[in-house]
Amino acid sequence: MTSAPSVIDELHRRGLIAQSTDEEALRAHLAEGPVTYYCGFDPTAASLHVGHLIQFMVLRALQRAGHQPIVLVGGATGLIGDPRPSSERQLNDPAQVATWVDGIRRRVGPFLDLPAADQGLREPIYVDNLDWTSPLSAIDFLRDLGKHFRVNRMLAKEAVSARLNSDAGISYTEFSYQILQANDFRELFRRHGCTLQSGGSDQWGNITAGTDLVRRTEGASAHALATPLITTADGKKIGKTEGATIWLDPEHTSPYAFFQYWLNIDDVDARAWLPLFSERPVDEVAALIAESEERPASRAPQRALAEELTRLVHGPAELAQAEAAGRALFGRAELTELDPQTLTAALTEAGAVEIQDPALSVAALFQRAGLASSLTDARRTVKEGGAYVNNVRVTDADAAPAAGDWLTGGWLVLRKGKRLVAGVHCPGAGPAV
RNA sequence: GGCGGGUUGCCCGAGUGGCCAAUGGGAGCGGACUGUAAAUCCGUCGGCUUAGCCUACGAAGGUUCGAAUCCUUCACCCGCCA
Repeated sequence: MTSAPSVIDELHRRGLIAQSTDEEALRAHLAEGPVTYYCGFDPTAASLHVGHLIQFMVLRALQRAGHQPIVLVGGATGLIGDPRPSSERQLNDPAQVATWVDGIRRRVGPFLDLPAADQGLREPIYVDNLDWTSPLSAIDFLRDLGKHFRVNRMLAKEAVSARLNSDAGISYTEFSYQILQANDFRELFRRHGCTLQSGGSDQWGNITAGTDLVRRTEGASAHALATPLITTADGKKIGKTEGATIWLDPEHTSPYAFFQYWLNIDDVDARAWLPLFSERPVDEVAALIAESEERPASRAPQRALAEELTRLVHGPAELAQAEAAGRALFGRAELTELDPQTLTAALTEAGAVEIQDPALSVAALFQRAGLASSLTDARRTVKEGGAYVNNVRVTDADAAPAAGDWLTGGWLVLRKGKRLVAGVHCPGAGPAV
């Protein structure tokens, strides 16, 4: 069967498919008409992070092709914990997990609701697996679900076997996780006719447990798509650099920090990731990569990623703010020449603290502004020559900034190293606006 | 339930009575070089009112002039046996 370019082709082209179940069958299935598909997210923290973004790229691509997305938040599975290869997870408090479920649910909106509204696509269906997992009794679980699972096969799952061979071992709780996820797929098949699940390739065992369960108990064929695990050139997980996770929620990672993260990724990663995350046409993506190879300093892919993803996650207004802040703080212009509004906006975006006492030492200011974890840390930075006030290197950590250092409106620009900038605002200090 | 092994700083991992805020590696951070990259080299890497002091080696007690190191109890993890 020959047909118009399939969404599968697009996903392949962008490198979003690491593995799938019978691809020909899946192509045919997608060509027949709208397919209901789902991807699940477990609430293991208050916010999703950059590592989750790739799942939304897949969800969006399928949505654009006219299919029906379901977003599952794992209110139940989040209470159990998907086994990691390394060690047992700590159980989270149910009330805590419930608030995380809400938070995540709210954040997902912009990725899928907006295009649905703007482009007449199918709006996502939101579900929480707590709804059907909570009522399951132990008897139901063991008779209706457990009977369909072979322990031999469950043991073969990568994370499980890694744990069996480790000192950490694995609890029965985590061992059972895959059964719950398989049940989610079957439940969504029953409730919504869902026949496709996407997820990270680390989820492959869990996903196929679901396709197997649907086939076995419903006599229907279900499909699976897995995205590749994205790592940096030196093998780390995406979004985990800079000593902190880059979250999608602006409460946890400001749009400015989010923008800066993408702007600062290294050339190799930027070129590799651009196709995955950019929804630009193929030739534009290729051109940006070519430009980066000719003139690495242009950081064309980094800029494109920063722009597109900040817009996607935080919206156009926040993108404009983040860009302007970066220009103001890293531009060549003298800080004193910046107009007060730009300066205020930039520092607010970069992260600013309010203080009352203009006589605080530089070390104290660095700590208050979050650029140092302690006074000792701040003093260390000064000693190492990495602390700057208004772009001038500081030599005495225990002295307060000179009265003349305060910029218009009572602002001070603190910088640690080359990239980390924060503002200090002390009303009354410095020339009035 | 019994026996044995284990729990050290962000991670891995040395250390079996004083020279231990604790070897080494990794990560992180700063500097130089650059492009707000990478690689490399150098430095740093518990806290404080910083020539000193305080807190730390799973938890709580104890022995000792002195404990991460010895003893007791507890918690957790791993293995074997029941």
